[in-house]
Parts: sequence; C-alpha cells; structure tokens
Amino acid sequence: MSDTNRAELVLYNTLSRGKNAFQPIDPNRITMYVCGPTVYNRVHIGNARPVVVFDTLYRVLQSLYPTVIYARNITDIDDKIMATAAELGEDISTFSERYAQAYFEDMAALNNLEPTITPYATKHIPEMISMTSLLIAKGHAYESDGHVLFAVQSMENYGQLSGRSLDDMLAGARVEVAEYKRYAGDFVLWKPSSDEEPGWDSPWGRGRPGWHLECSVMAEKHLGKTIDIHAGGQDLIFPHHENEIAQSCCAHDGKPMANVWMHNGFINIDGEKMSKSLGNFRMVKDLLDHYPGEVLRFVILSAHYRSEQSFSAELLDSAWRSLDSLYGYLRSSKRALPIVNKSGVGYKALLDDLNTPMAVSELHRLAKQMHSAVGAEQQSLSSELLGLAELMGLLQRDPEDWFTLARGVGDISKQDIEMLIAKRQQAKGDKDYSGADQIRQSLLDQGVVLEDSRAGTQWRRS
RNA sequence: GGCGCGGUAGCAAAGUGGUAAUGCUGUGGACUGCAACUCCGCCAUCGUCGGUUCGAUUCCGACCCGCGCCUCCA
Repeated sequence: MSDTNRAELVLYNTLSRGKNAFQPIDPNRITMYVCGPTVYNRVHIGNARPVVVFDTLYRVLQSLYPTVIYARNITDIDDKIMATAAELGEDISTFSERYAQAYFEDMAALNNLEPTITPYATKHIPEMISMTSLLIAKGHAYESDGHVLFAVQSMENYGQLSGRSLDDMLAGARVEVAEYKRYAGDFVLWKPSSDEEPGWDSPWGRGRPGWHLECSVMAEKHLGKTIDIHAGGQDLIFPHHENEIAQSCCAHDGKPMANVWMHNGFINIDGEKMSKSLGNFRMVKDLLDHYPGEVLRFVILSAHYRSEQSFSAELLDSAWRSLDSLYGYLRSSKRALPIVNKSGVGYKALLDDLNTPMAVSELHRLAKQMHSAVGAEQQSLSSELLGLAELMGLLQRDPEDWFTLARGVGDISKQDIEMLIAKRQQAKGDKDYSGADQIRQSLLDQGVVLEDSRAGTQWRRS
C-alpha cells in the first residue's frame, strides 16, 4: 500500500494529458533525453528555458535515484547550418562546432549542469543509415527520387502525441506537397546531397539525414529503446517528437520510445511568442552582458514550466532584486552545508511536476525565517535553504562575491570603495555628517550602496 | 478549418469547493545623525454572464479577449 507521506515524483505527461506518478523503468538507471539545439546561431532565452527546466528535473531525479543518465544532443547537420555556413564561406563542421561551444558557454552561465552525454548527429550517421534501412525493411519507409521517406500511414496510431488525425493535419496544411511523397504527411528520413553539399554515402546514394532521425537513433544508442523521459519545447510536439515516435516505435516493433513526454511553454515578449522567425528574441549572450546568469535562471524558474512566460527588462530587474534579497539574508548569517529536506514544502513542490514558483516562494520563506532564528535552528534553516536552492541551481555563489564583485570594466575598485568608506567613517567620527554624506552620495553615484550597522559599514553594488 | 492553452493585485506568479501563497514596486510606521539594510503593517474578491452547491476564483455551460501548434522554431 502506498504511504501517503512518502515523497513521490509526479510529472505531467503530454502523451496522457495529465499528471502521473513517475514509474521508472529501472530505478537504478533513470534515462532522460532532452532535445538540444541545431547549432547555427547563438541561442536565445527561449532556447534556454527547456535547458534550465530540465536541468532542474535532472537535479531532482538525482535526489531520488542513484543514477540518472541525461542526454542532450547537438544537431550539427541541417539545412539551416549548411546555408549559414555557406553564406560565411566557412567549413560546416568548424562553423557548427563554434556554435556548439557558444551554446555550452551560455548554458553553463545559467548554472546548468553538464548532461551525462552530449551526442552529435554527425557522429551517428551509420546508425541513422541502419535505422532507415530497418524502417524500409519493415515496410514503414520507401525510397523515392533519391529520398527516403517515412510512410506515416503505415503506422497504426500516428499522431498520438499531438492528438491529431492525419486528416486533420492535412486539412490545414500550408505546405506544398513534394512530388516524391506518396502521401502528403510523409516525412524525410534521408535526402540526397549535391556535390557541394555535405553528405555521406548510403544505400540510397550520397546524402544526409532528415531532421528527426538523429534523436531516435541517439536516444536508442545511449539510453535504450524505451527511455523514461523525453523532453523539449512545446513546439517540438509536432512534428519533431511525433516523428521521432514514429521512427523509433516502428523500428522497434511497437515499443514506446519514451514513457513520459514533457514539454515546456514559450517565453513571450509583449504577449507574443519569442522566436527566431518573429525576430523578437533576446540572445542569452547579450543578456549576460547586463545580468548575471543566475538572474536569467531565476526568471525562468519563477514561472511554472508549462505556462507561457512573460519576459522583459522589468522582470529581469525584479528578479535581480529578489536574488539580492535572498543573498542579503545569506550574507548576514553563517553558511551551513546544503541539505535537502525531503519533507519540506519546497522539495514537495518540486516533486509536484516541478512547481518551481512555489519552491521559489519557499526560498524566501526559509531565508526570512533563517534570518530571525539563532544558533542551531538558524544553521538548520540555512542548510534547508541552500539544499533547496541547489536543486534549482540557485544561490550557489558566495554572498559576499554576489554583492561586491565588479560588474563592468569601469566599476570602482574594491580598494577605492573601502578607502572611501574609511574616510567616511572618520568624518562620521568627527560629526562631519555632510562630509560623510558626500562620500556616500559619491559612492552611490558609482553604483555602491552603503549599509551601516553596529558592526561597521557593509557595501554592495547595485 | 482542425487541435490545444490561458485570462488572478502596478509588474510578475502560485494555489484552493469555504472569501487568494510569494517576489518586485508603491505606501504608513519602527530602527538610523540622515540613509541603506532589517523589522511591523497596508494595497486583489480571481475576464463576463448563467448553472450546480449551504458555499465557486476553484466544478459545468455560454460568451468575450489573448496566445500557441497544424511539417523553420525551445
């Protein structure tokens, strides 16, 4: 019988359209695959949302199970990559590797842990060719005019994830049907490459893989035929994940590709989806020039991952102030070792389909309580606070650094600040308050706020 | 046209069949030489209209508004 007090992970599954208790295939080896980027550009903050969200899930899973294998791919062969590299006259692999590295940097700046495995599409061409052959052999794919296409009608329940029938999909289709397709909904597994285009030899001639194939192949190779969790952005539900399911499921005689499918909502700018095509995106890199990565992460975790999320400079500033408040409490108390309180409100909130907004509110509650507590109680609250924060990848920095590290090249130095504080102290001692205030104002003008207390004067950059 | 999501205070954002967490902002006060920090307090009846119910923001229905997907897209 189930113990109602026992912490249980509950996740929303796009496939079942509801929250279900998470049932691992093998509790000793949890497998999770998150769709990574196609590397042809710097990523925007919307691309960062799934990474932050599922990084948090990864941490939560690690708190529950001994081993979690987390794979996040790099798609480094794609028409957009080819086009952009060609424009720049750059070698495609040099080009894509550059953006893969940029992606790693951006994601690391947001405190994301590295996945266990980062598979590259171009390192799995032979496996993609064999899955394609297998699908042809099983009657789920056909060759046509140098292309290999997946025949969606050959699959019993194609469209299950996105909840639509083939008829519905084609009714509103806004794409012209390529001549080589037997059926409008069929999608490409393999396509021919011209001599100038990158390509690999295959039974169907020199060519390259279609978009969805790499994920099916890499998930199988590194995680298994059926994995625990497969995740990504909402826009991947159709066609990307639907087609991954079709490929994997048909290649594996009906075995499900993943038990749980999770999808995060979009980030909106002025009520509209942020996207590359709308041109209203905010690059992570550019934001990092103005805000600490932790602020970006905090904003993302302030909303529930399945909701749409607003994004603005005002929100970033507000998030920064919230973090200041949290770090402020941390700064004024002795730091304890992080310990996850598994019966705490925050942890339970995370187990409930990653209710990070509630966990964040618990962070504030714990910090406040810690601040007014003393001795052992304070230490225990500090542990719980830091433990919960660690699960979300937050509050990991030294509070002193958070407030005092220079933020830009022109910032006044720590030495100068402390020298001026000493001078002001002297003025105060001499009851020269206008002199003291002058110094304080001058520091404030340089972005430094002073906080007097009995113990002395503390400062922070604002 | 098909499928789906959402409308909660100035800005964000949770949540619940019994009159609504949390953060930022604003505001009153304490503390302070003055500030800052901190502390105490204040600021919403949950899109509209009906229905179910002893009672609905929470369930059901209609409507209005906004948004997303339908093979570029996290």
